[in-house]
Formats: sequence, structure tokens, C-alpha cells
Amino acid sequence: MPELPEVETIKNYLLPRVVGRCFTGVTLLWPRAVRYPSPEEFRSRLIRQTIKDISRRGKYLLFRLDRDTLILHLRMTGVLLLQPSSAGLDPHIRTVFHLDNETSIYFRDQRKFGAIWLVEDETEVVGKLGPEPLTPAFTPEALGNIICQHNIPVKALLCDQNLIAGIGNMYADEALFAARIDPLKKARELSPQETERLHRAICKVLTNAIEHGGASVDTYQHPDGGLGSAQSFFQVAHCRGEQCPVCGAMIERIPIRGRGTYFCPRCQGT
DNA sequence: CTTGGGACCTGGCTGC
DNA sequence: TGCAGCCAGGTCCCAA
Repeated sequence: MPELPEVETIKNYLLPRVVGRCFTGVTLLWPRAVRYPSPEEFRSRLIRQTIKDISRRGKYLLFRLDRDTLILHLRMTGVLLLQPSSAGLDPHIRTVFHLDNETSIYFRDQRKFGAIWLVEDETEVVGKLGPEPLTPAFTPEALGNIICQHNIPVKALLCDQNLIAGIGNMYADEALFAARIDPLKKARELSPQETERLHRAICKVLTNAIEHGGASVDTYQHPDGGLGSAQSFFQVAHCRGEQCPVCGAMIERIPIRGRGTYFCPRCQGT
């Protein structure tokens, strides 16, 4: 599933290739993906706007245009492909953004959970997100401030986009394993040493994943169709039935807040 | 404040 | 072989 490293990889690929391009048309094959405005207004407003910049905020991809900001969230199965406009449509293409150079951005989304906005004020969509974990402002102290205010399982805290932006199920599990912290431990009960380790683990896990082009578990692909390789470095995430690479114990999977959580009961014991 | 459930979706998997 | 039913998971929303 696309989390921060995957969206960052997509942004890095698209940025030098589509900045300066102008939208000449939009094909909405699943109009319900457009959350704002109406599909009709979305089309008419987007056409003729030029892409000035692309950035990422949490798991959201933001295309800054002349007037508006086009925002995409890939949710679980969303993929963006940059291909010639003559490319064929596979059955899961939901939206085609036609550009003025005979290429198009194809939004493929098997499960139709992805979402699209076109807004003047991007804070309407991303305004409530927590801090970006890979910025200088995200210090161990900043993480500590968030942690000490919540009496919820630390796994749930890491996945809450309004507390920290961009971490999802996979990277939360990886960071907690790297920091040797029980995912069920209440955030407020983490020691300063654990908070420090968790901060370092978050930064390391995300940075490493970006360096490897994100994790191609499930459907994730780069805009050129290539795959990421970060999943081959996973220690626990999606390692069902495997042994802990550190101690050899069996990796367990338990639900926390309804999400499958992989961890090593020995390395991450209380 | 915290938790739990359902809703949104489809394809892959399980079990009969 | 075929089919029903379950499951995954990001986010939002409602209820307890």
C-alpha cells in the first residue's frame, strides 16, 4: 500500500517530467473518486491549468497548478502511471489526466478507494495532518510531545495521520520492530529511551524505503511500471509464518485497532 | 479521550 | 471444478 516512501518515490519520478505541462483533458472512468468539486466542474476547472510543482504531504500527492491544487490519495491500491496517451486502458484505470505532450497520467486503482480533489485552498484537505517525520522539525522531543499526550497503543499512534503524517501499517510495524517496542504498549508509557529509539527507527525505516523506491507489496508500482524493492528489507511486516531475523522466534500477527500487526513477541516483549 | 463497528471496494484465498 | 464467504486495509463517521 502506498505510504510515505511510496508517494515520495512517485513524486520524485513525476516532478522533473511533468512540471510545466498543461492538462488538456480528463477522462473520469470512476467519477466517485472525485471528492471535490463535482465531476463536471472538476473537468472544466482542471483543463488548461499548468503544473507548477509537485509535492507530498503525508500520503497525499499535491500538484500545484496555476490556480488550484490537484490532490490525490492512492489509499490501498492506487498507482500513477506516466505513459503515452496512446497507451491502452487496463480494466483498473479509473482516471486519465491528458497532458499537452502526448503523454497522460493514468490513475489505476483496483479497489476504487483512491480519492481526488481540486481545491483552491489545500489545507481543506491536508490541513489536519500531523508533522512530517522526515523534516528537521520532527525531533525526538517533538515525537515525545505527541507520545506523552496519548494513552493509546503506540502502533495506533504511529498510524494516526493527524498525529504523524505518512506512516501506515507496514512502516509502523517495521519502525516498532527496529526500536524493539511492543506495538500494544501505551504511548504514554514509553520511556525517554524508547521514544528516542522510536524516533531514530521511524527516520531510518522511511529513509531506507525511499532509497529503495518504496515497497512493492500488493499492487504498488512506479510511474514507469517498475517495482520498488523496500519490501525485501522488511523484518516483520507481512512476514507471516516467518521467523524473527534477530532471535528466530515466530513472527506473530495480532489485530490492533482492526489492523493486522506483525511483531516479534520476544524482541518486542514488555 | 478512547474504542469498536460499519461503510467503502475488489481480488485472492480458504473450505466445502 | 465451482462457488460462497472471508479478509485486507486508509479513512471517515457514528455509537458506546
